[in-house]
Amino acid sequence: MAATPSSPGRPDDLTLEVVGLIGSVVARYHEEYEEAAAGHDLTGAQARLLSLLCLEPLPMRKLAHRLKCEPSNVTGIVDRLESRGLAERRPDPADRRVKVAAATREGRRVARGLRESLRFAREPLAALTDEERRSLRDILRTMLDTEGTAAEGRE
Amino acid sequence: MAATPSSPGRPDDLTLEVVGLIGSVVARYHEEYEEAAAGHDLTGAQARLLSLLCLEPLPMRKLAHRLKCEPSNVTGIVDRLESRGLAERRPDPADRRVKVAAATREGRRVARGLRESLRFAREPLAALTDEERRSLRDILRTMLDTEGTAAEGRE
DNA sequence: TATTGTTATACTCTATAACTATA
DNA sequence: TATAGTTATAGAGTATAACAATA
Repeated sequence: MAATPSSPGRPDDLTLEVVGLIGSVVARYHEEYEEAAAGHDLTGAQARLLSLLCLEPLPMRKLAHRLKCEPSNVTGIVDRLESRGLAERRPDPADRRVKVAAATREGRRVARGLRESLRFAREPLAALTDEERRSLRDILRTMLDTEGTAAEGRE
Repeated sequence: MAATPSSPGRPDDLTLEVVGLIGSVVARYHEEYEEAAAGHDLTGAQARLLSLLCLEPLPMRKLAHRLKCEPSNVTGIVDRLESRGLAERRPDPADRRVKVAAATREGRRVARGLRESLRFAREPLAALTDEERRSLRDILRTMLDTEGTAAEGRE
């Protein structure tokens, strides 16, 4: 535990500075992600969905849950990816109500290109020593260990 | 300098893990920001713009530059804030073409509430020791010191 | 009846291009 | 003529509600 850490009410200067820095990192990360997506003629939402499908095919419903949006939105995003031949809908033999979205070969190719053009969050790490990277890893793990993870339980 | 750090081509496992953790932090940060904004009946864009205005009044043009979007978009966002009495447009005595957007008293009140409800990026830091926070600060500074900052020069 | 995916609708954000009023 | 802000337009993401097919 910290000596005199940021109490919930009145964060100290160091904490405030770190909060600001995290905000900057988040902003940079997002800019670069959108930029990389645009470089492959994808919107951010399309890029995120396609990246998910490259890990595993998913029913529309689960896709919505993963993207934390309404199922009705997924219809349009998959439509646009499908019209470009990057994704496809497959029937689920077990339940004929379900449609499973999957990345096509071309979709996986585009997603790979996208992944490789995401240099931020990786390139700046090259400026760190191995020890710093390990330190950062441990700190980030601690940060992410705060509540909030509970909601992720249901899948 | 690192001993055998992530070369541009083939990042090591540690780097990949840290990249993933950063992605998670970014996702959490964004979710909580949007959620906090929605809690005050603001969209993310409105919340970001209003927060900027609370630091200082800004001409529409500069606002667009800060938000990294086209000036035509700012018109609508400020319109919506203005219709709720959270922001206002003031003439610039020096240049009658310019309209300076500013937060109203109510706007600053809402922004303060928003800021205080943004517990993430601050609350998880409470789990860190002072030394860890200093360490994190230095690492984040190093990360943000990577190129890319050049584009920020023009203001 | 409940669930899956879709459609219809409405709002916001986004970029582009054309317009206006200044400079 | 160049610039600041706006309008008009179109595409995309988002949530809500209603719907068809299936369970």
